[in-house]
Amino acid sequence: MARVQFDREQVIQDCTQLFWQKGFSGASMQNVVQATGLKPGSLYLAFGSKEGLYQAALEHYAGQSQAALCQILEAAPSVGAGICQHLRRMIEASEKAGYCSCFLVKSQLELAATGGDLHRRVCAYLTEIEDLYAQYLERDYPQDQARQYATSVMMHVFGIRVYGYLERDRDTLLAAVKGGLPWLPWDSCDQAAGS
Amino acid sequence: MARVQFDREQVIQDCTQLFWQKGFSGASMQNVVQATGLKPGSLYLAFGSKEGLYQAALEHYAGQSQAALCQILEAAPSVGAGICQHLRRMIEASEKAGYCSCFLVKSQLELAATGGDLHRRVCAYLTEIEDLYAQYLERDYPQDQARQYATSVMMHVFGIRVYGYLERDRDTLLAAVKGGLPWLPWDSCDQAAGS
DNA sequence: GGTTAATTTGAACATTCATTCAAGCAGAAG
DNA sequence: CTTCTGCTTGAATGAATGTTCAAATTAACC
Repeated sequence: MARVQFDREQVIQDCTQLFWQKGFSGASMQNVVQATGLKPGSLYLAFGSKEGLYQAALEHYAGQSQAALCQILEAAPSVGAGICQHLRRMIEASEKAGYCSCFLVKSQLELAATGGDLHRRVCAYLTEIEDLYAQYLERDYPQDQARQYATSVMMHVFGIRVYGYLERDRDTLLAAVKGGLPWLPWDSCDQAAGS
Repeated sequence: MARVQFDREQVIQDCTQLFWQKGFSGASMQNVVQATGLKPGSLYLAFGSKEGLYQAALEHYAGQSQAALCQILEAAPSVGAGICQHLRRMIEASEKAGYCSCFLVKSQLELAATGGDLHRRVCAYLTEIEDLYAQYLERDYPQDQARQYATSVMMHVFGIRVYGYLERDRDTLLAAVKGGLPWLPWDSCDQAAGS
């Protein structure tokens, strides 16, 4: 073997942050080299190409997102309350400096025109998340209703992810989401998560 | 004077389409040269830089969008019915091949991280559109309610603009929007616009 | 018709891009 | 200790990037 292999997980994490912020075209391999501390050769041996690197970042982000969603929905007193809490946190996140929307959403919009493999993966990840919502909602609603609600939730998630850049105060955003998803138990969320 | 000045409007239109599809980083000046048929020198004399060109494209698109919105809202039997019709068309547009979301939304996500002048303009244009919705809604609702509704509409517009890429059938999308904006007169829209 | 001024031209610019590869190096195997 | 193996190194690659500018072109004016 050679010296010491670099920490693959750490490199992917660094790349995720970089691509998330700057996008695929906006981030150069030089940026990647700086962000990871690795030399080009190592990166290309390990990931093959810039696209391979981006792919790894996407996978990392999607896995993390799904895990976080499952965790919050499992821990909540009910699926509905968990969704409320999740949306609430999303809105709060959009107020922080350096807000970066959602990596999957940004990738979706940037890569759709290419019609390449990356875009197909992004669609798949987003669909998985929608399916996750639907599955959880099926605990409390009939299947049709659950799917319908899942679509509604996704639509609002996308809305928050874009609207978040406009720097409105959180109450405006929250009111809009509450109005759009009136079937969610917002009161229970107010109690559980505070305000 | 010189030969014949190129058709500025046409050039901006071509650029809009190009940038809309490929994004700021994704579109090269070489692409612009090909799309417009002009030589680099002419472009730089007329627009100063790639950023200047993008700016012109943004202005063109924003103006067009606002005009189209006003037109549809003025022509509709009521503001609410007009919004229904507009959202309906947006959903239908997302089904067409080569769907490109919304130029302002895409710009918002791509340019936010730069924090530059372009991003500030995009925010301004989006805010103008939201204000437009609010002003029209004030015809039928008290001011607070109107602003609230305008935010909700924007949120759904953003949702459609992202969700549109997932290639769901139009009924799924429409049902989600109807569920999220239940105060809109969807029935009148069904009659007016057909289905 | 000759002069002027505005506009287009397109090759050339330095820089940055994604990517490659021969050389260097550290641990494992004998 | 020597050999082998495979990861790391980082300068170098050619192509593509955004931008410039001197020369060419053309319409308007006297």
